[in-house]
Amino acid sequence: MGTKERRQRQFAEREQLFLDTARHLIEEGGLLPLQMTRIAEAAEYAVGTLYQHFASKEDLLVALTTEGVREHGALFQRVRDWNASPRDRMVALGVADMLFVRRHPQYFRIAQYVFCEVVWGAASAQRRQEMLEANEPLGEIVVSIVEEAVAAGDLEPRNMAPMELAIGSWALVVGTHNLVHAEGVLSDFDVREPYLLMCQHIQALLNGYGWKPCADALDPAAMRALIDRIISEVFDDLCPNHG
Amino acid sequence: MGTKERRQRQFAEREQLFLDTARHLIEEGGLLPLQMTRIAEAAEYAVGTLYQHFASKEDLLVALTTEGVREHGALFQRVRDWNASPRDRMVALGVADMLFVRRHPQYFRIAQYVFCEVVWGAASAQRRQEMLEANEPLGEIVVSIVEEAVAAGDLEPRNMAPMELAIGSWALVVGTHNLVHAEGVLSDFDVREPYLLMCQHIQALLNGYGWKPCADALDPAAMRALIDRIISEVFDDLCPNHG
DNA sequence: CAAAACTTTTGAACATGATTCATAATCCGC
DNA sequence: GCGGATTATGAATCATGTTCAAAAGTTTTG
Repeated sequence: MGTKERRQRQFAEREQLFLDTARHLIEEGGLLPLQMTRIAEAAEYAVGTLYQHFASKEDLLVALTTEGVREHGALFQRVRDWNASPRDRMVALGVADMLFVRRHPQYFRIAQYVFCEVVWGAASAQRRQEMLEANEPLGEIVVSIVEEAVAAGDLEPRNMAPMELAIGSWALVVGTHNLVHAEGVLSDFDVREPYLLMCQHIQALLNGYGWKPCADALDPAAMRALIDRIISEVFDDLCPNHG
Repeated sequence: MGTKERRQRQFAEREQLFLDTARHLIEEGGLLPLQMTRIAEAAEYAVGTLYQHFASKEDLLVALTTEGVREHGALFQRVRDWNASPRDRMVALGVADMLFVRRHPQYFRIAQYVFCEVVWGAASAQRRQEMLEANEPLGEIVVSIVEEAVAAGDLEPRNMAPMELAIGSWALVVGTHNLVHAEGVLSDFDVREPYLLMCQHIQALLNGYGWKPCADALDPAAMRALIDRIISEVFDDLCPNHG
């Protein structure tokens, strides 16, 4: 009796179709004019069918973001498995973010919206749970790199838990995404390459913890060279156009 | 003929009343159930009157956030005028944020929402402009402290513009607010005092730039001592209960 | 194979809440 | 106090998210 399984598979496929359709519509016209009716239409189903998958519009947006988190997590896993110093891998996490944004320019906008109480609170408990679970591995990877640095003697944690150290770079990255996407705020100051800058700040932060080997955080050329190395060794397939 | 001026003044007063009322309602019940009708009711005016002040609900939210930015800016000005080393003043900016959040626990939630494309794009151009203008002094204060550090020889900027250096701590602060408010994300990891941690990360970042005098970023006791000093010297009146 | 029982899909109807605008009230100069 | 200008009002309108009774489709049964 494979009927049930086929049904389930088709149901999952349709859910994917809805998510892909929604993502398309957002890429076309942004989040502002996104309507449930439009998503259903574009996917060639009735609204009612859409609502068999998602308890609400917010629910759909959370699901969409969760997919993004998983893809983001896949990049983080490459970094975890990369054969390099913990320190270089910390920077590589920043590079992963940079590339992820390049591939999905809308992602952090949607994520920012989704994590607002107004949206988050209107999603179903299950979707929220799934999001939190999808997020966990990311945190764990950062912590594991910090722990390796401690084990290797590169970093003396003193009173700080690994997670507490990890939160520094995490906040730096999240904050940079926010500033980049807050239209008009950074542009007033003419910051040309915010993500290069972000990587330099990560280096500075690691230096500040006394994380060895110390790097020159204020040297953009060195930073660029490291980023290029990371891209070619870890993310080569994702960057067809890097020289 | 002071009639016109009186009218304008009364209009401005009523606008303030609406904003205060909205803030109250949000403090009571959060952003989710906020309705224009309720704001008007609570302020004892008709909805139509409310709409003479704000082009849309989003417009009102932007205005509300702009007020917060101004108050936030007032704290930053105290820090700018504080007679202490540039380095301590950088940390004091973090403390200002910490206190601001304590006074307005809802503020950053609303701000996060307001800066989302969905809300930002639905506000009037004028309100957006006002917000950006209110934001400018904050950036300028950070930059001015960086510049003073450079002038005093505490910091060697090399290739970096002051703003580029300032953006590091700014991103760190913004990111911390985000993580703190993203329900469930940090709580998984049991971070007890995120803003103490934030100040430590700011110290680490400044160390990493080679910003003198170097501080011990990993010593929470030293951090607490500095925070206490900052509070008593700069924000004493805002903290009735600090020991 | 046809009918019954069950499942899924549909989209018009509904509900909510933001926004408008015709009307009523108020104000101002004379 | 009067007439015209300005402002306030809130019921009506509109836009969208959401529901649910009916239709269509599928599986089981005799």
